[in-house]
Amino acid sequence: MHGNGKIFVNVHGKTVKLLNFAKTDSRMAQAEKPTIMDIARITGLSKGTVDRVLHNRGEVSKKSYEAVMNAISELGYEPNVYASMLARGTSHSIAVFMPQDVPGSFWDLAAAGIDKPRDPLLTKGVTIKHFGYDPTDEDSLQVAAQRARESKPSGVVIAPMFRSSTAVITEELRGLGIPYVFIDSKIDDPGYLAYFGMPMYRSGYLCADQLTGGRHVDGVLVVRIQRDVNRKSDPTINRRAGFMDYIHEHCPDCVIHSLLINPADTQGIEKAMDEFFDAHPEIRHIAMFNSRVNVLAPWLEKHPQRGRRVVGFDNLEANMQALSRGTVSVLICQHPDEQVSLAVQALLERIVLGKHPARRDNFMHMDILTRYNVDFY
Amino acid sequence: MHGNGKIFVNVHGKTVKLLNFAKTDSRMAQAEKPTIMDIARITGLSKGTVDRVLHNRGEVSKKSYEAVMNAISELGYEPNVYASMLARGTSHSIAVFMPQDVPGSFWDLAAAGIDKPRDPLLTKGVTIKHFGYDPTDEDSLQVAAQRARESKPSGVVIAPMFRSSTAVITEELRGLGIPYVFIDSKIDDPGYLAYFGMPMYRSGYLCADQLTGGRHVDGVLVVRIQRDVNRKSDPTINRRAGFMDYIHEHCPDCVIHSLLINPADTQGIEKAMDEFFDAHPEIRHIAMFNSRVNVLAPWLEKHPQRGRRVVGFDNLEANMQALSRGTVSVLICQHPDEQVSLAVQALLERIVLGKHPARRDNFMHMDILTRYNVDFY
DNA sequence: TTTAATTCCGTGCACGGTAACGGAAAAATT
DNA sequence: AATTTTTCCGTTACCGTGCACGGAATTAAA
Repeated sequence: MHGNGKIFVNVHGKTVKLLNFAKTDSRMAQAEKPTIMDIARITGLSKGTVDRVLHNRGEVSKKSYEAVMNAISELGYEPNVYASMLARGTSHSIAVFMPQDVPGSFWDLAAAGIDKPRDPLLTKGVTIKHFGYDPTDEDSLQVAAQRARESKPSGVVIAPMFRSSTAVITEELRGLGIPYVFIDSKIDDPGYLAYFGMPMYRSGYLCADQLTGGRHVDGVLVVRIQRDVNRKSDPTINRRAGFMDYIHEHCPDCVIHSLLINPADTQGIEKAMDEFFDAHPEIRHIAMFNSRVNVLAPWLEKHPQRGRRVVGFDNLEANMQALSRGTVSVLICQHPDEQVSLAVQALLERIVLGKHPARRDNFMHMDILTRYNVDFY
Repeated sequence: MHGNGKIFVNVHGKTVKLLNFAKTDSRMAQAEKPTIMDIARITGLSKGTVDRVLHNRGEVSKKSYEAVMNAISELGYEPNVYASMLARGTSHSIAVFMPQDVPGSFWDLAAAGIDKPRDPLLTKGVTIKHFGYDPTDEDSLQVAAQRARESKPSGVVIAPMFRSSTAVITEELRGLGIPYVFIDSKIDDPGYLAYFGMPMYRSGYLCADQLTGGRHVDGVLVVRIQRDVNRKSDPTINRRAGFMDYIHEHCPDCVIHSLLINPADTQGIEKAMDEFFDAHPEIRHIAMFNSRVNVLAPWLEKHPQRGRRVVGFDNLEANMQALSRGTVSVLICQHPDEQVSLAVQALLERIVLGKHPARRDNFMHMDILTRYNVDFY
């Protein structure tokens, strides 16, 4: 058996000669899909009328409307997206409201999703604009919204940090019929198109399981590095709840220590950790619920200890490096960039194809990263 | 602050009124992208000639060719895909050669990727045909190839089980200029467009780490359930190597037991396991390298044991159920369906958009699944 | 030089839908 | 009955490419 176009094969004991592949003929079969003209012919109307029906633009009598609808479902007509895109001129813009942060941060990671759409064809001719706001400043969201208004978006992606301000925006969007998608978290809202996020409670549960390895543990340390400790809306609060519940269920007598650190104060980290471990040298299990586990890395590497386990969240570059070095044992990742690209995808499918997402609430998979599978992430 | 179109915001201490969102105007800006006609005008040629240049169809003088090329790069022209698709009639077919197996099996899982393309617009009007073959019968691949030839594919996806037969096919495809992509594994080949697969050695390494939890272990059991034990091309051989290396490196004195079972013989499983654990009751760590860990589930559930750890591969439905029940501790997954859809995507981008994949060899991420994150998979 | 063969290029229709425009028909008003 | 308004619909000019066809210009053969 060899190449060169002569191929013989043994089929049921007989030697059979096979044909060759033919040069691709892309002008084939054609499948004869019904077009808008077919509908027009059948109903005795013109394609203009059919088009009006298809787009609910009115100016159509009830009789013809129904005739067209019937013909459509009878023939199984579906519009040719390419022709539609071509004729329409293909210019949509999508506004993304997300907190904006320093390079390498969680939200910076999410922003990366803007530039890698899932669907190159859908995204052609669509401009996606990122309107960043300060997650600690409610007014900054409104300022961002203001700038966004000028771009007249056909769809909006929102990572809602502020309940009431977000509600104001979504109400306005609803009024205009502009679809919007929540990512990361969502607020009570009657009209969002879809939501993409992580199951926070479950992620805490998973975190605890990864930290303890399913075995009994005497004590764990939870490090909380966050600016505003008293913020009403700590995004990781459910995660913490899940973590606690797991521990209570699986190791009822495990002591959970908590360490609060202000990120602004770099000295404070060293000091707090020193103090804590002077008092509790036996603790070997450390968890963090936000994406900043990397800031612990320097201290951890200065104070190595056998059998220590550190679990954190999110695939920030700095986190993954700490993981590779073995400083962090496990990272639980939620693909913030994918959340964004899925959100954009959902919007475009809605806007361009008129398709509703299969599920409204979509929970992302939680990836478990260790030093042994981080390379291919 | 409330809805109703009146929005005031505090900016730097001043209260500012914000405008409202405007009704989306999709007929905006238009970006004025250069068209084929612009190129024609500039070069003083006609669009026919420009088109010939764009598609390398010859019948163009060197002078005009270069003129067109220059104009293209000067204007930054890129073709309007929608117009192109519309005019061309959008009919491509892609042939997928994959082993075909019973429902719920690994290859059945992979086949699912055929129906969920990443890119709905790209895939419109493309027919993807699955040509299954028997992974134990080399001739069956050729028979499948024969059937595939008749469909005149524009691109081919191959999961190569047989080195030489695959080489025959790819040589023919190369001669015809039909691009092909390998999935799962690849053979030495000078012309494949891309490869999507799992890093097998590393997956074994990861498996060992998940099994031992990074701790010392006295002994592990490797169960091998496979039909043809002496097959030259055991696809999991590198995985086993990675596993072994990890154990040797991390637990030099760990005893690795191996149990060989014929899958056809259901009785054999019970018996073999009974016999083994009669002789080695202390063993609590079990690993399997192919996707059939679920066949161990009945025995494991009949003989529960505290602290037992079982690690297997691939997200078959049966495996995930065993995971949910806690029978299996960890599954390492490689997304066979994604391999397929990525392969198809790469082909289409090549065929339709003329775009080459960013990387030729693409290793999929290895997902770690436990009972706590399997729900959102 | 005439004729035949190449080489190269322009023209024009098709692809399926969009939406502006204007007009016929029906209904409402005077 | 004449006029205005409204409702409804057909016509038509695109959108940007693909490609077949035929013809002009150039070269080779006679």
